[in-house]
Amino acid sequence: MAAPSSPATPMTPVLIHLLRGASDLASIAATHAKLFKSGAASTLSTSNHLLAAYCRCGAMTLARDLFDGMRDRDVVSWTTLMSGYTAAARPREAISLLRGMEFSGVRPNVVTFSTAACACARLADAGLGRQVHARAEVAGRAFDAVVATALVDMYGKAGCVGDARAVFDVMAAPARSAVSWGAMLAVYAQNALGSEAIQLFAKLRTCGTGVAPNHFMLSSVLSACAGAVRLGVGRCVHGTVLRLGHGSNQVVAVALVDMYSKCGRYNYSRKVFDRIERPSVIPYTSIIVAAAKYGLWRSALTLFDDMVKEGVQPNDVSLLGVMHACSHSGLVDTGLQLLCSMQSKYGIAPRPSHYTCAVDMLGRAGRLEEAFELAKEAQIEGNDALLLWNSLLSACRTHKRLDLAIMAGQRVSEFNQDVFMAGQRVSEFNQDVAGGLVVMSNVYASAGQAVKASAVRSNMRLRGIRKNPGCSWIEVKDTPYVFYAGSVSCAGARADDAMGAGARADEVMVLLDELECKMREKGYTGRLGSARVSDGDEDDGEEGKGVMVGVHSEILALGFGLLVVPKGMTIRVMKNLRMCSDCHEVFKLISDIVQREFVVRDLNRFHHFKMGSCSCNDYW
DNA sequence: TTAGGGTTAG
Repeated sequence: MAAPSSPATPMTPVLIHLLRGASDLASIAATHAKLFKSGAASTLSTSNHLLAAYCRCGAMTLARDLFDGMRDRDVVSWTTLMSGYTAAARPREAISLLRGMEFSGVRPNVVTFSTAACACARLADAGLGRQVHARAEVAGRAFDAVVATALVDMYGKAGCVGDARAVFDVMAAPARSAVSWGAMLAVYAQNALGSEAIQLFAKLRTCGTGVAPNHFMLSSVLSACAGAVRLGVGRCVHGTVLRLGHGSNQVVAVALVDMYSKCGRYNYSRKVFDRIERPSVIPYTSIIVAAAKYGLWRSALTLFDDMVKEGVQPNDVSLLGVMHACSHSGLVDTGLQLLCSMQSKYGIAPRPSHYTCAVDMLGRAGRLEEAFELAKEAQIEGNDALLLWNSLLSACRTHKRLDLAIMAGQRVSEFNQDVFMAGQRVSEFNQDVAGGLVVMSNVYASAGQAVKASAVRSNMRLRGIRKNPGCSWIEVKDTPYVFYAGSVSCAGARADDAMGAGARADEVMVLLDELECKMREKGYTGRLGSARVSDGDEDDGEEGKGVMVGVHSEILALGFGLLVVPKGMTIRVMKNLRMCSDCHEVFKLISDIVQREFVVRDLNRFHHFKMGSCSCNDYW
C-alpha cells in the first residue's frame, strides 16, 4: 500500500494509540486504512508502528510487504521485523535481516543484538550464535545486560553450558539482574546439570546479591531437582515457593508436580495438582504422566477424561502419557484404540513416539507378531526407528523369541548403519545404538549362541561403542549415594561421607549373604553374586571386582539402604536402566523378609515393594 | 518512542 507523502495529521496520535492496543488483524488493517487515507502512513515512525502491530499478531507476509515498500528504514524497522520473524518461529529470516541491515549501512544496536541472539537460541545454533556474539563485541554491545543474558540463553539452548557460564561470569555483578540469574539457572536445568543449578541457586541466596528468587528461577530449580532426583532440596525449594507467595503460579506448580513425581512421591504431586485452579494442558499432562509411571492406570484415564470434559484440548504428549499408562498396566486394546483414534477424535497425528509406545505395549503383552507388523507399518526412519526396533528387540528377549529377535536385530543394524552413514556424531546416538546391540548380544547369550553374542560385543568394541554403566543411587540426609554393579564404593557422595558407604562395604556384603540364605528358604534359586546377564539392561560384562561380581547396582543400593535408613522408613532407590526380573524378585522377597517397604524408580516407572509383592503386579 | 533477555509435561 503506497501512501501519498504527507505529514502527520491531528488524528495520527489517536490512530497510533488504537494501533498499539490492537491485537487482531482486522482492527490493525482498519487503522492502517485510516492512516493511509489521512496521509500519515508513510512517515517512518508510523510505518514502524504498523510494522510492530502486524508482527505482534503474526501477520508476517503483511509485515514484510510493508517493510519492503518503506522508503526509509531505520534500526527500529529492521529490528522490529527481525523480532517478528523470531516470534513467528522463523529465526533464519531474522538472521538474514541482520546481514541485510548491515549491508544497507544501518548499524545494529543492543536491541538488534539481543533479538539476533534470541533467533540463534531458537535455532540452537552455537556457530551462528558465536558470530552474533563476535559482532556484538566488535560493536561494543556485548556487555549490555540484556544482550549478555540473551547470549547466556543462546549458548544454553545450543548445549554450550561452559560458554553460557563464561558470559554470565564476565557480567558485572550489578548487571546481573533477576533475568540473568534465571537464564543461567535454566541453562543448567535444561542441560541436565541439576547439581550445578542447585549450587548456583544457593549462591544467589547466600551471597548477598540482593536478587530475590522469582517464579522463573523457582521453576528452573525445581526442574533441576526433578532431573537429579533431589527430594530434600526440592522440599526446601517448595518451602521457599510458599514463603514468597509463588504457590499459585501454574508453571511453578507444574514443576512441583513433576519434582515430587520424579522423586517418588506421587501423593504430593497429586496434592499440588489438585490445588491448581483451572489446570491447562501441561499440568494435566504432567499428572497423567506421573500416574502412568506409578502404574495408576485408572487415575491416568480418569484425569484424561476430566481434562477433555473441562474443555482442555489434549496434545501429543497427553496422549503419549495415557498410552504409557495403558502400556504399563497391560491395557493393550485400550492403548491401541487411542493410537487409532487420536487423529480422528483429537486431531493429533501419531508421532514416532506413539508408535514406539504401541509396539512396546504389544511386546510386553507377548503379542510379538502384531508388534512386528505395526513396527513395519509405522515406516519410521533415522534415530526414531532405532528406538522403535530396540523396543521390539527388548520384548523379543523377554519372551525368548530368538526368531523375531534376529529379524528385529537386522532392522536395528540397518538403521544404526544409516545413523553412522548419515555422518551423525557418534556420541549423539551412541547410547541408542549401544542399547540395541547389548540387548541383541543378550538375546544370543540366552539362546545359547555364545559365539554370536561375543561377535556382537567384539563389533561394539571395534566401533568404539560402549554403553554407559548401569547405576543406582539413594538419597540419605540430602546426600546422593551412587552404586555401580559389582562395587559397593559409592561415587557422587561427599568426601566427608558421614554414612561411610565405602567403609561399610563389608557390612553390606555380609547382610546380602544373610538375606540370600533367607531367600533360599523361601524358594529363591538364583544367586545374588551372579545376576543373569540376559535378564536385565544392566551391562555386567566388564563390571565387577572382588566378591560382589555381577551384583546389580540396585541390590547394592538396597543393602546400603537397609543399613542406614531407619526401620519404618521406606527405602527409595533410583536406577538409570530398567530393573531386571531377577532383581525384581529379590526386592519382593527381601521386602517380605525384613518387613519393609521399598520404592524403586527405574528407567520407565516406579515399583512399590511391600510384603513380598510389587505395585506393578509383575507387569512392566 | 515504534524493536530486546529467563520458566513447566515427553
